[in-house]
Amino acid sequence: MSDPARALGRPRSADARTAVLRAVDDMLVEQGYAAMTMKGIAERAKVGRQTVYRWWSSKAEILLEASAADAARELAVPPSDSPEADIADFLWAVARFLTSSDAGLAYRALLGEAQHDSTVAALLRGTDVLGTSAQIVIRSAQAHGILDSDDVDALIAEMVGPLVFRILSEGWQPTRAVTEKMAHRFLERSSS
Amino acid sequence: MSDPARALGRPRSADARTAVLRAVDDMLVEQGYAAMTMKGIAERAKVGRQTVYRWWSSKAEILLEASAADAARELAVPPSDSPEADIADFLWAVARFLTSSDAGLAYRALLGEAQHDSTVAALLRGTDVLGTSAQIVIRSAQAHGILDSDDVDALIAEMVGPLVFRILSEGWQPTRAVTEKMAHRFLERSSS
Amino acid sequence: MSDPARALGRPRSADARTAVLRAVDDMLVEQGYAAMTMKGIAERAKVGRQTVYRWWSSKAEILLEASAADAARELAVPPSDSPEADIADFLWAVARFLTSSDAGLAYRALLGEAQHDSTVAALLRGTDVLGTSAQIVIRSAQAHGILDSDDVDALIAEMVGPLVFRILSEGWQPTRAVTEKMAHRFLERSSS
Amino acid sequence: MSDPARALGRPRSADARTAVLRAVDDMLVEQGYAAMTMKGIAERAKVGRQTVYRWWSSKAEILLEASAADAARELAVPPSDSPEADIADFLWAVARFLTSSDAGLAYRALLGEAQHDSTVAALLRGTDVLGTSAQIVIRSAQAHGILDSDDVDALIAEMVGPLVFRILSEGWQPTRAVTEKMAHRFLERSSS
DNA sequence: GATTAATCGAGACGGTACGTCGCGTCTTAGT
DNA sequence: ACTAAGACGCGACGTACCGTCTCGATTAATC
Repeated sequence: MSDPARALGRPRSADARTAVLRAVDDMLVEQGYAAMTMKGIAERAKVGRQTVYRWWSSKAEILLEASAADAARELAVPPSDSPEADIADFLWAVARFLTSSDAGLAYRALLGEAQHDSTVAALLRGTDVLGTSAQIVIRSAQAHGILDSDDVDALIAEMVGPLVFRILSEGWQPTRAVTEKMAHRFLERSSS
Repeated sequence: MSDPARALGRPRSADARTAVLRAVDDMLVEQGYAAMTMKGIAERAKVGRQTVYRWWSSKAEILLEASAADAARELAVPPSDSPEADIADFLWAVARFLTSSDAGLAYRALLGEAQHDSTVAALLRGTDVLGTSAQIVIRSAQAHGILDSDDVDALIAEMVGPLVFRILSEGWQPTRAVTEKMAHRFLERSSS
Repeated sequence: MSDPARALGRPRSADARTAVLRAVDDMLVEQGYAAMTMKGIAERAKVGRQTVYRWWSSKAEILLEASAADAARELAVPPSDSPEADIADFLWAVARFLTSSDAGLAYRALLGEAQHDSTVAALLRGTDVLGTSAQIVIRSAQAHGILDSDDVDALIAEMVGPLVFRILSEGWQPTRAVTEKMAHRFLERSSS
Repeated sequence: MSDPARALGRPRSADARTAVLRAVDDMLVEQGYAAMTMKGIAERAKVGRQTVYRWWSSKAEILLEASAADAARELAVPPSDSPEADIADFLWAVARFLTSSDAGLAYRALLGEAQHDSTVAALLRGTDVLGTSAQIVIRSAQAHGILDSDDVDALIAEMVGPLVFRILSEGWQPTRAVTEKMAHRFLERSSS
């Protein structure tokens, strides 16, 4: 008796999938987002071009799949009993993510593409790795009863918006001290 | 006696320049940033391809020149004697700019491109239209002595960061009421 | 007790074979030789791709198997007691075969391919359907003692060469009257 | 005052044209007709792919242009005062052309393609190099008043048909003696 | 007025990526 | 062992755009 959901034909090759994801990861760092091409990815991964197109419809999609897990890991901060410390840690994680990490490089490229490509925008909203991580931090702070609002999205924006804005628009490289100050100012205003 | 700075040969055609800028303006709205090509711009403007390359080195450069003036105009808010009203007006102007205006569409496309293209990043930093407009608002509020900090860049980020962040990452469409609330919360925290 | 010559495993499916031959026959008429593909044949015949490759090594081979029997039938003329009538009948059969019949379409495609593909050339020489039919006609005429030569291949060429040449190189559509005249002229020269 | 027929823009490059024709010539001999690709031709000629497509729509078209002049030269026999010798010379030229010459290789490939591709058939009929050369020979014989028919096409077919048929369908390699005999038999029948 | 020089539109040039298609092979489960 | 299904690596297809080049024509300033 067989699995009824089992598709006919040769099953998808796990090797090909990982080779593509690894290739995209490497190429993003080595040559940047704009220079990456579907053709180049296929050749680098030693995979047929059709195979890439079969499973992903754009380089944005591949890049998201290749970096989402790394991004989530880099943005996960272990909770302590001090909400301010947690927030400062998180902001610092975001700063390093966006300015120094490969996964963050991918995130910025995708967020950029999303500004003029609604396909990528939808894709990114479906896997909002920064928002998801921020939610955890905000909810933890709420659990401590120190926030004066229950609009989570608005609180997230007030927490990370100033930081992210400066990085995206100025190419800012914040220091740990600055992110701590940002955490402090955020709580100063938002504490009940 | 002639102008020593006057170049020999046929002078640059003002017609060609405006035709290109107009074409870029129109095409951005009609087909979007990604679908715009140097070839397409030249054909739309009924201009030789070389003429475009002679005066601009990329579509980002043309787009910036085509939209910077509009952007500055749309983000200029007439100062009143109420700093909070000015800030609310400015945030509302930013919201409409980013979500509804053609010039804002161009700005978002350029800001997006800047995330993975350092040439565009440099270009954009040289004509930071949003930052410049925000500075005026912040300095005006400082003149009223109601801000507790003199780090203008940080204040700008705290003022517009949350708004811009939500628009860029969620595709948010804020209402006037929300931007007023944002202005209020910004001043609440930052007032001395 | 089993047949010792019987191979192990599932035997070749006669259904699959006929489905492929029928598909090739149909597709040749519907879409032409060049547009026929191994992939298309398999799909049309609702047969696995591997199954096609297992039994035939090229579309030329399938086409030959699919059309050889038809070709032989179409080119077989019932002998009468008049050699000239037999030859005229044969030339007329050849003309209809090459210009109007599906099997003739296949023959022309294969003969064409043979000009730049030695594999097809060898294949075609192994099943020279036109030559074989012509031989019968020539030998019959020889039996009547009316030919001045015993070089069968040369006689075949003199009989059908002019007709075939005009069809292949001009796309000629001969009439019955013309083939009769050709038969007459052939015998005029070659009679002893 | 300028040539009114002069096209705008950069004129066609003669270098590119000859490079393509030379490449096709070489590749036909080195790798054969089937293995030749538009991509390969462009690369071999060190020419852009678009340039090839701009001036020719298929490899058949290029091949015809590349070989037509050679073919005409190889099939032109200097007329003597003996029609039989002229015809024998011509048949021998055809035999060498079809079995040994590069241009003949091209002709056979094109004639083959024409059997299943009406585009090529039309192309070939527009530049019927073999027919044109044969016409000259036949007309010369007619001028000597030794032919019993004035249907030039039919006479051409009777003259070259048997020879061409055997070469195309058997891969025959005739000797000079055989072509002389063919010339003799042709005149024996067709002389008035 | 003739010359000079840089511009103009037009379009061909050598490249290269696009997304699709067919090749012939392979790897499944099922017969 | 064979079947249908379908993924695999490969590579050509014809198109689009890249940025450069080469034309004739145009437009001022200089001679």
